[in-house]
Amino acid sequence: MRMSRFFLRTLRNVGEEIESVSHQLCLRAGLIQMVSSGHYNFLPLGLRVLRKAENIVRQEMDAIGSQETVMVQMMNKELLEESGRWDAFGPVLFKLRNRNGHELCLGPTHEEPVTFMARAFVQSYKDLPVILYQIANKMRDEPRARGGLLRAREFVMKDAYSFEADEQSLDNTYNAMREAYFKIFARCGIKTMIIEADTGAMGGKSSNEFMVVSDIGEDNIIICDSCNKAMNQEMAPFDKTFNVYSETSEAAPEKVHTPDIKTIGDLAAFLKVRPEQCLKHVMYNADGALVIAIVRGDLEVNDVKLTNRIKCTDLDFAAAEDLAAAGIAAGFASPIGVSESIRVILDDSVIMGNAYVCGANEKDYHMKNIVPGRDFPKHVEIADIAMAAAGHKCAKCDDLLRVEKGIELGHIFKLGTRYSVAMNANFTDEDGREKPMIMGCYGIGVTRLIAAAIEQHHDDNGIIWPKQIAPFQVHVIQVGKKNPELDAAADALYQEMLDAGFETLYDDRNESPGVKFNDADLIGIPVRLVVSARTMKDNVVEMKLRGEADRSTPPREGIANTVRAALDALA
RNA sequence: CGGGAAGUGGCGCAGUCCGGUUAGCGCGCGUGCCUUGGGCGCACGAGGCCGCGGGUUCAAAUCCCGCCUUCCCGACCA
Repeated sequence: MRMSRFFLRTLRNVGEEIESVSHQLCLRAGLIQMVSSGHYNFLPLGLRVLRKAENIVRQEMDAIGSQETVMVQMMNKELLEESGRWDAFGPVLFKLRNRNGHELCLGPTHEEPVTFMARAFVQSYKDLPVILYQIANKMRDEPRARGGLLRAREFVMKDAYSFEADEQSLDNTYNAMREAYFKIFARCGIKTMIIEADTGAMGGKSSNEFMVVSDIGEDNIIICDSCNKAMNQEMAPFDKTFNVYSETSEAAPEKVHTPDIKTIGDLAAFLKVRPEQCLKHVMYNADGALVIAIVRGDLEVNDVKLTNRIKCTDLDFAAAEDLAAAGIAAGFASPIGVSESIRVILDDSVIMGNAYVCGANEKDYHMKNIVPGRDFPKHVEIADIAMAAAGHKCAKCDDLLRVEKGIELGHIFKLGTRYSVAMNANFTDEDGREKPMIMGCYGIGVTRLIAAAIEQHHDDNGIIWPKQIAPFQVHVIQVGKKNPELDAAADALYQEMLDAGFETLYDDRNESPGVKFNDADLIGIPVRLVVSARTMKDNVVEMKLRGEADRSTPPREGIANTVRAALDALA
């Protein structure tokens, strides 16, 4: 591609408010253009990268026997109602109506359409297992788009779905997928780590996420180095036997005046006790019902664990009016005396201890000597609803946990029969009985992967593309005042690169060397070749690898082989 | 959803407090000359419903009200 004809304009600067490096470089290098918040046009240069990544994904999916499809982008309400997700997705769904007033949504993920396909065409165990996938746009009305391609409302995802006759078959597919994912990320030049994850809104059993460790990541990864194990903070268990305040007390509850003391920190300081001697109450609105979550004062409530425990779809903090109506004093809350109709979830850390400070359900008063087993109402439920954090103890060994931020690039689930049961996707087994298909689902954020690759591979001057997803392999630059002789030499080199099968970008513009070199660094193509009066005189070509500082001047003769060897040597 | 900040040629910004020349600057763009190993120089030029709507005023980019859009922070407070 001749740059003089290429639909590309690099930018010298972008707005100061654009913080993440990948976002800046995507814009400056002319990969993408924002149309509105969370929605991006892919420019020709960016599309080349996207296609590279997609093809790597496609090859590895095909290699394990997955079959590519393209599914509907617009899903009718009835389809999502079969699984219950029309409502469960909530505000994330982009909803619209057709001319008949029929309700539709833009696909945020495709379990329903793929199950629709499978139930129509899979009849017998002989048809199983089958893996279907697509590489397509996903539309989600994210509460807050950010970071350019890192979190967009419209993004490219590879989503694969497997249908199995039994658990063993699911395990086989799951393992094959996991291996395929390792290959995909490695081929894209991205270092990832696999962690254990929550299954979230998708439902299902076990799942793993593939994370890129990065400061701009939005997920917290809890890591135990001794166990060599990593988990998403959303579901990470931990050993709560530290900080237990186990001093027993036979004393009766005692009301204490705590004027305007609402936070655990203030309360502990005021009463000269430790935070872990206090109980932290967080009141939630779970699908319209008031729920009280209680954890030890030194811990935090984990929303995801709580959501899973109470099996709600929509969890939010309770409104002040709801608290007042239930007779709960905000800041001085207690489950004592509340209606049995209000669920109270007590973190299991609490019952390890004994006497606590708790709210009195009366403004400016707390209670001392509260022993949950003795004083709390009988309907409290005990569960793990606390958030693991750095410095907490590992659930399996004595080591302390640490935390890294991560970008989620891939997620694989063992779904089980959640969708097949809901949607009647059955098959006839060897024994002649009808059974629901067992499912797995496997996603990769392809556009996010591009952003993550840039986060991992750049310097002050621009992107340093891993060769497998680079938009071009070779960048030929003509340096020096244009003249017929130089033009001919540069054209010839360009043509030779094309003939040798290299995807080649050719800077034939009438620009100063500085402009060309800076654009080359910004765009980040692995091999740069310069043709100038100098190189012509010596009958050489100047070659520089984007990821290395040194240049070389191999002979002009046989340059295609030299370039091939250089590319082959790159990781 | 809450809290901040911002919308001015294609891009990045100043001007707005304190209303009053022809709305500036850098980059980019066009033409010509010049230059050609790290975002070159000179000259001339084109390009603006100052986010949208309403109001105040002799007069609004500037003041007031409403709306829209975008960015950042918080989503953990009981």
